[in-house]
Amino acid sequence: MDAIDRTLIGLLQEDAGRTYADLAAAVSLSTGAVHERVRKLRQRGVIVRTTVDLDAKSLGRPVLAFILVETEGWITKAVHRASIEDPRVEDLHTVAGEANFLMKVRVEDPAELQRFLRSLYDVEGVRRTRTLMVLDTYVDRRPGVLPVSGESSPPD
Amino acid sequence: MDAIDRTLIGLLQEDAGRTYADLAAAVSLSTGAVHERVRKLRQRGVIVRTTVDLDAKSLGRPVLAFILVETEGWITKAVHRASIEDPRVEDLHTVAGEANFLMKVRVEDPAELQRFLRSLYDVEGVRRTRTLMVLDTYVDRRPGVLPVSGESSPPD
DNA sequence: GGTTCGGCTGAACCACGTTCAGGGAGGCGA
DNA sequence: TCGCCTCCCTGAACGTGGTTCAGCCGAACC
Repeated sequence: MDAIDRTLIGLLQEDAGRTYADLAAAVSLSTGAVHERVRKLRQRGVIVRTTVDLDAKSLGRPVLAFILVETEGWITKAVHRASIEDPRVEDLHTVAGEANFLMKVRVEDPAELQRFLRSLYDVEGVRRTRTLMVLDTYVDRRPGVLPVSGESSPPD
Repeated sequence: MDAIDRTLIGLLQEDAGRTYADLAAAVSLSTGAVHERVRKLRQRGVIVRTTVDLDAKSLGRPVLAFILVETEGWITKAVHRASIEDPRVEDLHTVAGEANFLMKVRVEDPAELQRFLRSLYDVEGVRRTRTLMVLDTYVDRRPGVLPVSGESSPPD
């Protein structure tokens, strides 16, 4: 994981459709070398997969909310089972702090959020929920590379 | 956006490296037709970009936390400016509920989280923060397609 | 029945991914 | 110092797959 790998990762995260020739030019290597580097990044699990980002509004789910769930007892599996198959649930974590679980859900409208919350209370052990409705989103991205301070330019 | 488009979107989100031939076979169309459909999904903004998912641990940021920020006054721009350039901040929203902002940050270790929180208080107007440390993550994904109930099979 | 429009097929072309033999630099032990 | 080994690179060759397009079909509308 040197500076070149980080540059490649950054470029691919911006646009995974870039050609190896483009990447190669950007880091001043041959296509073969870049191909090998990217292959290894995948193999090592640094690059998990290549995917497409979808627009939640276009998919008909413009309402975003975070739900803090407080439970009685350790009911991880039940909550997990209730969420894993549901694409409306984008995040589900156990947390230390003011709640047991934190989830991020995206739904069609407030009425659907209500139905969702109702269904949460059907899970045995769920005692209380607190919901934070998102008003506006300024940043919503995924793990990215840190900017490199001392980037090296190729010698002429 | 018919059932075929949704199937294509789902397949591409799973693996954007799929060939058009694969996609075509999956929905029983020609490669040309699939190519055109995907092109339109991009053009309409349903597919925002194609990218790579990175592994936060491999990138050296295994600690995940959500921070509720309470402020005095409407300081959206200041918080925004402080976060937009920082890849450690993965989510930043204004919310209605128990706080003004909700952010999701990924850092190297607890000490770095402390430094991050400290820097938050340097933003004029920030009065209080509450942090939820993530213990374990069960779901962490992006907006996805809802499963289609009445999927149509091609006639023989 | 005629016209238009959107979407599909199938094939052709060529860009790009993928592989590999060869070479050079750096580290290590004798 | 020399030889060896390893790692990573280059550059080119090959074939897969992306991309385009003319032609066709069915639905909708007049």
